Amino acid sequence: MVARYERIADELRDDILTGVHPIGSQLPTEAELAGRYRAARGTVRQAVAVLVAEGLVGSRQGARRIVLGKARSQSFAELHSFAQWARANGYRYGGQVIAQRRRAAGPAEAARLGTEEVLDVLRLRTLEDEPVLVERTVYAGWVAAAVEGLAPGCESVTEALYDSIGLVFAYGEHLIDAVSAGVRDADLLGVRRGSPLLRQRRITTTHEGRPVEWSDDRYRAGSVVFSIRNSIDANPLVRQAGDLRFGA
Amino acid sequence: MVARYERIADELRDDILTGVHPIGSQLPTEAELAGRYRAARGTVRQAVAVLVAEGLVGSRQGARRIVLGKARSQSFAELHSFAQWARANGYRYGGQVIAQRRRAAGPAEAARLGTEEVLDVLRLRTLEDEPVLVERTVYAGWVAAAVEGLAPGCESVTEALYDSIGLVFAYGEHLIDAVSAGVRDADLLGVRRGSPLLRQRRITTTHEGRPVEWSDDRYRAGSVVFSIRNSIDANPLVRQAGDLRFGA
DNA sequence: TAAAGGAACTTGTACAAACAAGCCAGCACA
DNA sequence: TGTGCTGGCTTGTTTGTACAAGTTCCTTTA
Repeated sequence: MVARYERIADELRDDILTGVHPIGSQLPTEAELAGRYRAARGTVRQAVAVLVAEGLVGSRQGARRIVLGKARSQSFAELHSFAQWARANGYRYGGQVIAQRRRAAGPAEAARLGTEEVLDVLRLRTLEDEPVLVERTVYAGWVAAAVEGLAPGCESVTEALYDSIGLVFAYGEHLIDAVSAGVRDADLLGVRRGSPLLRQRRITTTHEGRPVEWSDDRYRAGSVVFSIRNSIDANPLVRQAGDLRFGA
Repeated sequence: MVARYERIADELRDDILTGVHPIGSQLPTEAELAGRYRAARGTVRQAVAVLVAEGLVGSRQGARRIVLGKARSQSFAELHSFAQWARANGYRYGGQVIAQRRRAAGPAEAARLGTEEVLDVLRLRTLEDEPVLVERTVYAGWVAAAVEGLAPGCESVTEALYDSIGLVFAYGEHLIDAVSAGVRDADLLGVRRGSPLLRQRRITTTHEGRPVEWSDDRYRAGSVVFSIRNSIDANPLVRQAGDLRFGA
């Protein structure tokens, strides 16, 4: 059963995508939408709030709402799982475990993941048969056994872990910056040493806030772009100074 | 006048930050919060929704809400304006216009910014007296005059434009990837040619959805990191394949 | 002609009530 | 012991109402 406001949001999103409400135009008023969909104003507000959160629609008190952009929005699963993302977008993709071993967690890792033992996995991912991504993932001890049970050529770790132990990735925090390719990275990705890589470090947790994995993913420059929409009212993106305080 | 739900959200955020509600603990139920603050349940829900959107609190139907992380959240202005960000975080910062000229807009720019004439500005930004950022900004024709009126060493363009013509930046879309430094970039930032840079391309609009500027900002590797929190329910971050379709 | 004022409209905030849906612990039963 | 179910608890959805606050545009006035 899908909620009423979600169906209304879907219809509105579709109307924006198909040009019924072109970019720059005004959205119908809440009263008009409420009449059209036979719903209470509060329900319509919820639907529109979804689009505002997605950055598709701009809103401010007293003024009519305005269409800012067209639909995008990937699911969390699609962002989290390389395989699910690639499949949803119609790319040819693959993956291979290069190395894998258990070891004791360092103090920082123990604090971050909340376990004494961890599992290191180094994976290489391909898109359209080109190597594009080196994944260095550290799994918390309590999922290590399940990860080790996967086939080395397993395409979607996320889906496999859900099937085997019902694990659901629910929350993530991501740090994005640029680094130069080391010897190993360069060799795996087929680029020159020192060439630029887009790095995404992320930590993922379950619904209960229990950390599952910590990963350092490095994309070959030009292969992947991250995209975010934000506004005065909602700003998910944060800028931080790098590790080194210059001159300090 | 600050809204009731915002004050409640602020208090809850503060309680999380100060450890009254430690990470991993359960938040009080809506009914309890409603009683404590003498507010309706709906108002409390609005307050909690703010924290959920910020990624501080996890929420799912039937289960108690859980504290996921501590407060961060910069304002949109702080993300948009290098100067406001640096100042708020206590850094020494500076900026200098390197080059500036008017020219006719290309077809892509005309579509993106909605003007025939544009103003190119190349700026170099410093943090703690080190050059960290090369900004290549293209302003729409209707703000060109105001931008040209600014001092070459103007620290905050955002604030200056608000003071002079009341311009408010309200919405943005950001594309983040990694590129290698060209000759000019390398020279300005004091790094070797080909070394990695973190690139943030963004387009910013007013409340009315009118595009103001298009910018290509390149950070020296290691100087700045972008950070995003997301979840199954709210996912502002999107991954896109790069410009080149491999082998196509 | 231009500024000031105000009326109509639109979105934002707050409250109340009722039901739906999902979670979880504890109980009963095998 | 452990499995399955149930009932209470908590969050999610929807409706309705009232007022607050901001915008927009038209009218009035200097």
